[in-house]
Amino acid sequence: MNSQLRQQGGADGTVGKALEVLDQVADKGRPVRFSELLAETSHPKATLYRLLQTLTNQGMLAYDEDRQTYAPGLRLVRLAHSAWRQSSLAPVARPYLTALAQEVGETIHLAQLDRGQVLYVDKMNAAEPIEMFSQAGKVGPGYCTGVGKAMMAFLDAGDRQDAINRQAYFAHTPNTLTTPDALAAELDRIKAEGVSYDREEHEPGIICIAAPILSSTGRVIGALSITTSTSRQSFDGLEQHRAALLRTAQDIAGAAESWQFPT
Amino acid sequence: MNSQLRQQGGADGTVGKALEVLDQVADKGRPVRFSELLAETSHPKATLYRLLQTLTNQGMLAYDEDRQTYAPGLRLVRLAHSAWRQSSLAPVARPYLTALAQEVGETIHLAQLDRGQVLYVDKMNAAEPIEMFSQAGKVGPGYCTGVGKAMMAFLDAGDRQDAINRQAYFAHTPNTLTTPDALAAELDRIKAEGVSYDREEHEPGIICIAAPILSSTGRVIGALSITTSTSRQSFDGLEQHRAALLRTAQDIAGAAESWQFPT
DNA sequence: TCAACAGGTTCCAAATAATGAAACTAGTTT
DNA sequence: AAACTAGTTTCATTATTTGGAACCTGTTGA
Repeated sequence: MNSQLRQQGGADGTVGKALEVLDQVADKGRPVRFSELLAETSHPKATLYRLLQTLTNQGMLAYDEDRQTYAPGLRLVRLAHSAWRQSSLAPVARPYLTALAQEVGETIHLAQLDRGQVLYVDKMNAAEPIEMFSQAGKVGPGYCTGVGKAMMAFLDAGDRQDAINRQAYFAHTPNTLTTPDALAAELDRIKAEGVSYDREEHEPGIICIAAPILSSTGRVIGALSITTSTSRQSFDGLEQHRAALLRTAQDIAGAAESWQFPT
Repeated sequence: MNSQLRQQGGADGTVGKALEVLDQVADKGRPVRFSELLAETSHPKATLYRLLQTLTNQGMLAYDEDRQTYAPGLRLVRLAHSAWRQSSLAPVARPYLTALAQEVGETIHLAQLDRGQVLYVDKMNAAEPIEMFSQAGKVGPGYCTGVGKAMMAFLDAGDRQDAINRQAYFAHTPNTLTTPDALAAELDRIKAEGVSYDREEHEPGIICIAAPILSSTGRVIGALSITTSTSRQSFDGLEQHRAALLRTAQDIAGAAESWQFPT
């Protein structure tokens, strides 16, 4: 998981390095020891040590004294709350998602693009109650999800290429697109058609139809998908929801654009 | 560095300053312009400018070109997801909260203490479906909420005093405790009794009973509350749930302690 | 009992990055 | 067209970060 090309442009200064370490801890997905981080980083011992100290005493990391491990800290949760509320997409889209979920009776995902990856910012299920952070904040691959492809398709040339380059192209299923060229061709098709599909490209048995949410200037704000499983619905069944999906995407775009924070 | 005493130990280095700016943006609760931030900060123009640039291009802030405003960025949402999942409390407590909510038919809050403030990490409502980030990640005052007082009461002397000093003591209602001394006395009572109450100290009409979640060594992990309104329930009604509340708090403590990440 | 070791912490001179006053640009108002 | 506002860039100065090495501290093994 390391050694390959740096995700985002080289760390800017000390802050960049600190955040890189923060990501490293977060990506582990479980509490980590100092030595474990040291083994994976290019920083010398003392440097890593001090970065961890700084982050810890800033509350960005939490140090468990008993187990001697680092984990992402509570301050992040507080900050994310603020980020979510202020985002001009998720809170605004809420009521539309609820309505769409009830109308089509399937699971709805709302996502945004973050460095070529899909970040789910909300989820609505007609039946079960939703799960909190356990769903929102989750990241997924861009190249093999409906929402990912929908968003990439409508990026402008430079950003699109950038996003294409960032993908991992792991063959999750036999249907996964595994080359930049195949993906680029698919994106062209999607842009022409206006919606994208996940044809069991990420998980066997899971299919979806997705549409981008575009600002009035054509900028990609996010994407919306209706997900189901092959056992519940056929592809044609999903196709039936196309109009509702596109309408909702437009409604959300409109609402997000005209929305202003109370002064 | 500037007039008033630094919130948390002086900003450590550049990273501290950057995170301070990040907090500043987040605390605004709405997108902010450069000049607005400049007016409130002690940093010179150029410095603030570069901090914002760094944070933005790290994805910690999002810059809206059209409106020329900064808001907390998506990377935070991703990181917080990780923080929430890894926290040894919230994900573990989930099933217990659900059970308790159904048993008592009232709203349950799960909180942790973050620098003397209450950070809600989960919420369960027997009736309505829960809200996502709009609830989890929210912060509240420590001195006038049931969960806040429950947690502070069981801190060790040093941390307790520290927490007492951090409170704002704003009189939200006639019942709010507005002096450190009054709070300290209340905390002693709570520690002796094992549960705390919010007697409309934060919001008129809202009452709750809360209990701390303590590790086997007595360290405060978090707190749990059953909240209701005076129109729905009397105080005696809440008192009836005391046993269930304490049992659940203990169950969660046990589960959190014995829980280990899969190796 | 002692030596070797591993994980973690501290030191300090050298290298590097942050600083901030001032100059500059672009857009608005008088 | 001059004055003003908001944002951006420059560059010599200054302060912070760096990282090799020494130093703890608890553990292992002989």
